[in-house]
Amino acid sequence: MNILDMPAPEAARALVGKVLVRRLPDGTVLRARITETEAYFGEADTACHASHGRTKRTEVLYHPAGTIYVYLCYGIHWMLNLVTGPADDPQAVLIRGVEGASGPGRVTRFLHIDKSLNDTMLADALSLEDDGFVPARIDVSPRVGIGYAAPEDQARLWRFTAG
DNA sequence: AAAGTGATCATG
DNA sequence: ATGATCACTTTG
Repeated sequence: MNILDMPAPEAARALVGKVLVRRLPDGTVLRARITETEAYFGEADTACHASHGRTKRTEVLYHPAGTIYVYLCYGIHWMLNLVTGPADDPQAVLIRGVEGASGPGRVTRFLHIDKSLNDTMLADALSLEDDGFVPARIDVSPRVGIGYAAPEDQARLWRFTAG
C-alpha cells in the first residue's frame, strides 16, 4: 500500500526517512532523504489552504494521492507538498526539510523544484524511494507559520522531524 | 528585528 | 483594479 494513500498525518510521519529522487531535464539525478514534514488535513483544518474551499490555487489539493502541489510563498520561496488521501479530499504533506537543506524554501531550491511541477504526478521528474532506512526517532511538534489558524488546529502535533 | 518579494484571492 | 495576506529566508 502506498504511503500517500494514508491520511495526511500518518503519511507525513511515514515519509520521514524516505528518499526524494529528482531527475532534471539535463539528466542529472538528485537524491535527498526527508528529515522534516508537516500534514495539512482537509477542509476542516483551518491551517490547510483548502479550508476555504476549492479555488484555482487549491484545486490541485483535491486531486489524487501522488499529485505534486507547489506554490510560491512570500514572493520568493517555492513550497513542495505531496497530495495524500482520497481524491476530492484535500490533504497534503509539506516537505519542510531534507538532508542537506533545512527549511521548505531551501528544499525546493536544493532540488530545483518550481511551479512547473505543480499539478503533475510523482513520476520521472520527481519520485519517492524507500531504501529501508528507519529513523532512530521521530519527534512530533506543532506546525509552524500558521498563526492565522484556529487555536485547536495550531495545537495539533502534525510536524514530524527525524531525531 | 525586519525587510524583501510576487502570486493569489477577496474586495470594489 | 487595488490591497491584504502569506506552509519563509536572509541580513543586520
